[in-house]
Amino acid sequence: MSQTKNTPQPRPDARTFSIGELARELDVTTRTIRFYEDMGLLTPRRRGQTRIYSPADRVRLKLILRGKRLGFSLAESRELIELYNPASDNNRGQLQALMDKIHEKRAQLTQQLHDIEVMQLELDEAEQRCRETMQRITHHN
Amino acid sequence: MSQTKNTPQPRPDARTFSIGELARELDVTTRTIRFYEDMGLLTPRRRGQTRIYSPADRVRLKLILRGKRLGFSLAESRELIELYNPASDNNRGQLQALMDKIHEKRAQLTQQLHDIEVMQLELDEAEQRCRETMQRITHHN
DNA sequence: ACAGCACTTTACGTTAACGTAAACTTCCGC
DNA sequence: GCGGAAGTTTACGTTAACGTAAAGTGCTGT
Repeated sequence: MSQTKNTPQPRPDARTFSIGELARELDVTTRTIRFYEDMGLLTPRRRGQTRIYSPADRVRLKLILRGKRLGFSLAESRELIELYNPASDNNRGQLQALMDKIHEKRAQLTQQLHDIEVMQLELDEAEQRCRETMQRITHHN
Repeated sequence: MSQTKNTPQPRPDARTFSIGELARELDVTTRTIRFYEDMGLLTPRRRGQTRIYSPADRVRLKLILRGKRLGFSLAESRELIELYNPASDNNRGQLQALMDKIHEKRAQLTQQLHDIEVMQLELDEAEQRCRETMQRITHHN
């Protein structure tokens, strides 16, 4: 048996993170991470007072930050996380509500996708005009 | 001459909008539009006290709202608008600064594009799991 | 034993982006 | 000439998402 020995890492996912580590890696302040916890978006384990973050906690934090990059509020990011963790409420209407939210979010993403494409085209034009102006300046007739 | 007569619309772009019209069409409040003006993002003509919006003003407003949908701050939207209206400052370093901002914005958009794609995949997975659960419930063995 | 560093809680401060209310003016139809 | 709708200014209020400061805890190297 290759992995049955008493290795320092019984399971490959046993790794944990301090709040400072996560803050540096993901480029946020510790204040921000604690704030997200206050808002109920994170619930790390504790060793005494100190927070211990699991890889899953780290993933949740990354989800929040990705939402932030897309302009989502924390409430919206919370919804997205709940979509990912179906909370095991196997009720019927709940599932339909889930589906509705999924489609709603998808519609929003589609809109953003379109907005981005248009904006990219406009940036292309702006860059083009910019280049032309530089040309006209460098070797002005 | 076909268009030299004193028609009600001398030029095809002579149309104007009231603040209320724009608010209804673009689904914002008049307060919001006035706020954007206070922030220097809009400068409509005036007839007396009353604001008169040109088609160009309307475009600017739509640009702001699109930026908002992408999570941009008003300051960022202002920058984007300035990129589109090069302000005719034909200086050299200014042009390079413009190019830099363009590339910066493009990088940001690229990041958002990537975020959206990943998030769409996750929504697909979530929907799939949701469907399966509904299956298991409707005709439970 | 003690400095130093990372962590903790508590609490008040700040900024952006509006909302909301009050108190006008202007125009339009009747 | 008057009520209502749509416009205006001024000003204070609100919410989200943290920033910042104060004061304390806990380990770690020397």
